Amino acid sequence: MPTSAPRRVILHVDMDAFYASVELRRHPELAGKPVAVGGTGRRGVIAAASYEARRYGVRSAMPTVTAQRACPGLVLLAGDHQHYAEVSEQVQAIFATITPLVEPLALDEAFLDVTGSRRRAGSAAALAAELRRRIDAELGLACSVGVAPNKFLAKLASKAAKPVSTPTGVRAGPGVVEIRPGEELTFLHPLAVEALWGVGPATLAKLDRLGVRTVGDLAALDRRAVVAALGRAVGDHLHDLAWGRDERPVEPQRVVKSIGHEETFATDRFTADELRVELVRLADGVAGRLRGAGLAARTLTLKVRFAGFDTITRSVTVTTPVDTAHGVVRAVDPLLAAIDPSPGVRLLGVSAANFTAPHQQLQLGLDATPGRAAAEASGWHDAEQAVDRIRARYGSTAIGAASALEAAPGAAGPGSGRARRALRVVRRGAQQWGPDG
DNA sequence: TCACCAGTGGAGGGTTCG
DNA sequence: ATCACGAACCCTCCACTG
Repeated sequence: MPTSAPRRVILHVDMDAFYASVELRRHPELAGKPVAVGGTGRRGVIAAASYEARRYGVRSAMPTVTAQRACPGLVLLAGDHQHYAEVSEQVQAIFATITPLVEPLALDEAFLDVTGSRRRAGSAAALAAELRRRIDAELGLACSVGVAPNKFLAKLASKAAKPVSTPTGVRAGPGVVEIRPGEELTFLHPLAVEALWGVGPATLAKLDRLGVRTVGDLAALDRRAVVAALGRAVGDHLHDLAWGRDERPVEPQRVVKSIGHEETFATDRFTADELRVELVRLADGVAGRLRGAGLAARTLTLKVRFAGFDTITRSVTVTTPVDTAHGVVRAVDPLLAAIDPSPGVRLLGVSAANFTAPHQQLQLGLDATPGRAAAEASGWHDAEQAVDRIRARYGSTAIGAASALEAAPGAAGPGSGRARRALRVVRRGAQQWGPDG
């Protein structure tokens, strides 16, 4: 017998100016000053701005130089991701006392499915208010909470709950906003269509051509017209959202699908040799994270942004999954070699995807000489794992074996003299501290 | 033999979000 | 003049398979 699912109650909790608030908490002398966290270099951008800084128009993703021009007294901090992650875990711990159904979206926000966990506090809005009170009392941080029957409406509600910063001052928000069943469309349809989660500049331009300005305009369109303009997946999805429909569940354990590093250089690079040095460094970082996660990747992607801001990606899929810097570099090196860096390269990135389960690693010897390829890969894996242990013990700068090994083109399998010497060094390290280091 | 079709996986580009 | 970084997802084209 079919039973209808209970009406869900979803919270979206969004910390207010999270990084900036955490900095203000540990630097009380900055209270009342405009504070921003972000890249301090010439090409940096703002990651978070205090409400005081927002009065001057400082916003996240704004180039740092622009922010400093808009707000001459801006206190700019480099940021301490490690610390923010720790504070984030403390926030998550409070969430966990309410429900196990927590889906973090970022360090500073999460969805909570509280459908089955409202008994203590009574109403969902009361639960949300209690949550805010606890985060303030226990951690000294402010947040805004949206309550709604689904994720996307809860996110809109938390936005409506936020403080508002204007040139004349900061006005406190309601803190908690609830969209009750039956009120969805009253709340939704007057909003500008770009309020919808998934409408960015490109989609907005397409909708504008259809004469769509508000969410209500979009809802009034025939679904087929929306799909024709935006494509199947996006069109259907946005038309559903415009009617307040969003059945996506709160997913506590989302699986990682890609791991990558990219970097914008302080000054552009113009030669393949310069880029290769950066490539090895980025690959080393990616491979270290792969091993840390117990993953190996089959698809490797190289990303290049030229001085003119054109961006290209080139990818390869290899038969033997890789989790070493050597393996990553070997895969993407030909892609890099095919690119002409002479116009100037401002950004280089490497990412890994198409993961295989850990137990499948190193068994897929499908190359021409399977045994040898697997053995080689295994050698690099052991060597770099030993590097991981050295770094875990002495810090990430303690050893740069991967870069040193890979610096020359065409180098240096585990069989080469140079690699053998390096391997001896790291293997000694591994034996000394045992396999669990 | 040809045309068509559905499904899959890879490659490359693009969009959006925080 | 200036425009990060990391990740997810989408679209289109293409080759291959049956």
